[in-house]
Amino acid sequence: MPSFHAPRGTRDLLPDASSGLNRLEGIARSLAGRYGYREMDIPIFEQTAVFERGIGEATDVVEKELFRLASRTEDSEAWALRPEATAGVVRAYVQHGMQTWPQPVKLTVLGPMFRYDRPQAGRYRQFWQWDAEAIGDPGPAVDAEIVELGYRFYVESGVPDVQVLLNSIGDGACRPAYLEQLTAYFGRHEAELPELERRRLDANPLRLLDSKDPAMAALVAAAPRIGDCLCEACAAHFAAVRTHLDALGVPYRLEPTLVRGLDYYTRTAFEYYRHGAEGQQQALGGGGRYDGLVELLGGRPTPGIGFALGLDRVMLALEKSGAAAAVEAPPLAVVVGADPTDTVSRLRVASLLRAEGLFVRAELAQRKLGRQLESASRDHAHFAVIIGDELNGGHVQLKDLEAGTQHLVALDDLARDLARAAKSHHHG
RNA sequence: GUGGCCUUAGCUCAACCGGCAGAGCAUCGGACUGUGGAUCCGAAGGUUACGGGUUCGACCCCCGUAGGCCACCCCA
Repeated sequence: MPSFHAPRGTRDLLPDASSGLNRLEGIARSLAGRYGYREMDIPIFEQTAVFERGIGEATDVVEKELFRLASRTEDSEAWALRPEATAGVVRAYVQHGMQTWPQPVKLTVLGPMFRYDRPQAGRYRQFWQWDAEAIGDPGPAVDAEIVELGYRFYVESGVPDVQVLLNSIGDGACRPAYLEQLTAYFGRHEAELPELERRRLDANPLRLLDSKDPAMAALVAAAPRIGDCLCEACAAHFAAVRTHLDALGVPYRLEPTLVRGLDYYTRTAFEYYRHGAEGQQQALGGGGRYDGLVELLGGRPTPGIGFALGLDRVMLALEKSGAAAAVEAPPLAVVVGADPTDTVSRLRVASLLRAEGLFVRAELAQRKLGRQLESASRDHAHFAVIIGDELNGGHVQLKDLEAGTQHLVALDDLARDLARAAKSHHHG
């Protein structure tokens, strides 16, 4: 017999973890509702070209992390599992003519994403994201609104010490000139660059800015900054984003070296960062403006901005900060029986109560009454419904497991009495 | 994708120098046949991740594979 296991980089969310994820999704849905983002669902896979075009052929996400699906026939189109939601949402925006809806169109998606990366704590091949997109508004007020939305998510989920990192990476008008300047600068210092950085110089010079190599610190500090090179429009946009964030009271830190890994970003770039927790995956979420993406995917020129928040990393951060896990509510009552073999009566009575909307567990093990009550106690059930000979007269014993008291109740009154007791339990 | 550390029961971990694979928790049962969270007693649970090699003998040493973790790359 082979021993089977979940595929590398995936994991089973057992009930406790699953309910933790559920709770986070509930907070996300609640926030999305309050901020006017409507939930939608998109396929878990797309034509590979959607990602290649949208995210960028040269990005790591597409180049080495894309989960490509084997083609079923020679001429079928190539598909890949989604590594993020933005490209798919924008594809849907274009496909369904959402430019005719009142702008901006504010959308949100919750679900699993896939990247073929080498796994580590907080980095999985299947992971969950909350994604929000506002398409059709050039900002900057909507930029601030969406940054605040993400920030509120961490506040409401209870993740401590989350920092907002903020930067502007310019647009088509000013970034090319800056890149030239940056490349020239590092080119002049090529002899001082570590091997890895020298190779990145051609591919993506922006990446050198957030290098973790200590040998780069001095060079990076003296490098030209995008903030000093923004064109007038981008500088004004960035200033206005900050004014709005200040007014909202969202704490943020300007991070001139913050660049993002996907090609489609313009102007506003931001990241939510777990401060203090050493090592591991400190980036909890990130996002930015993508004013060219809709056009790239075949739509009319349309601005947009969005974020993706990693729910697995939030769960990890909550564990580490010692946040109490949500405790599953115990059953209101457990139905037990004096006759170990009579599971029919227990199931029937439980069914009756469940039909009235009550959370009731039927003890179906064929063991003696003492054992059944023990099991009910360990469940932290409030009541035990004890079935015995009284059932012939249409009665059962209703036992309060906390008080230790019990009395005879007519089967017809049982649901009503239990429901009433449940209410008083909840209020006090 | 690169480098390093790790893997013993469901969980947390023992096992001397290479010499009979063990405990706590959890599970199930008994003490207790119509009355419960305690206690005591007992049972079950293992191809020591998997596959090779060295050896009289391997949880222990060597090689490979898988999985986890850490640092990179990168990102959520």
